[in-house]
Amino acid sequence: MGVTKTDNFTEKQNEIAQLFKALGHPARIAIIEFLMKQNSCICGDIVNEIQLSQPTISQHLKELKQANIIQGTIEGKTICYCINLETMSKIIDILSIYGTAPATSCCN
Amino acid sequence: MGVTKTDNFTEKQNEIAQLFKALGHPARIAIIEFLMKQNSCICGDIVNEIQLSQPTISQHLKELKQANIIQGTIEGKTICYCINLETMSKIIDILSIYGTAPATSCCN
DNA sequence: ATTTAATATCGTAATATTGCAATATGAAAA
DNA sequence: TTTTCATATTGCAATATTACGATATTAAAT
Repeated sequence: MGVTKTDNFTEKQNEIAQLFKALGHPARIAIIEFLMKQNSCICGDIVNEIQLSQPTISQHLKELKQANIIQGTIEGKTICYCINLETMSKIIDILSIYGTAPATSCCN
Repeated sequence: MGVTKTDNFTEKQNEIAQLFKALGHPARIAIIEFLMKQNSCICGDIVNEIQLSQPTISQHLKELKQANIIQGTIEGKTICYCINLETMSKIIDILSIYGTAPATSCCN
């Protein structure tokens, strides 16, 4: 029903899914890649870089912020967005566990 | 509009986003965790394990299969699903790059 | 105090996702 | 070959997401 039955799952499962969901849009991947490219994160120019309207970018930034994947620092008129490396390594840790082969498997 | 403007992004960005999107649902995380737990992947029992209907589980399995995150082997009447470790390490590789700190950053 | 510039929020339309009942399919068992 | 069991597909209702124009907010600059 478009409704996710979060009650059926553990808090951790929901949390992990939320993180991946936040990464599950090309615009947000593009934003992260852009933030990576800038060695100092001159922000806002994201709108110029990515071919989407300002409100749309703002919405995507909000989602990344809510997932704690990026963080924003107000610098006068502009806002400086950066990747939150702590969250990133958290995701990597989770995936590393999933990427570990079980002893035996029927698909080998 | 619920429509993703895939044309604005590179093929790679779209591909990466698709992978994360597939992981972005707690039921699919639960499925992966279940497949991990079984050292031999006795499948189908996923329906018994997770409190969702058989068609719903089947749908989630399909999405994981399409993203190449799991693979299924037909074994007579049943189907054996396993995690595709190749895809998993591919995702980890991608994330590792994103998780690398830039030289300087405004949020330090 | 006004203006300007950067970003956020609101409202809304279009499309996507989630979930399930009903039904189909396909293979082994009887 | 009929039944049975495991899984897939279809159709549909409810909700979520994506996108953007219009508008609000906020802080520096004038």
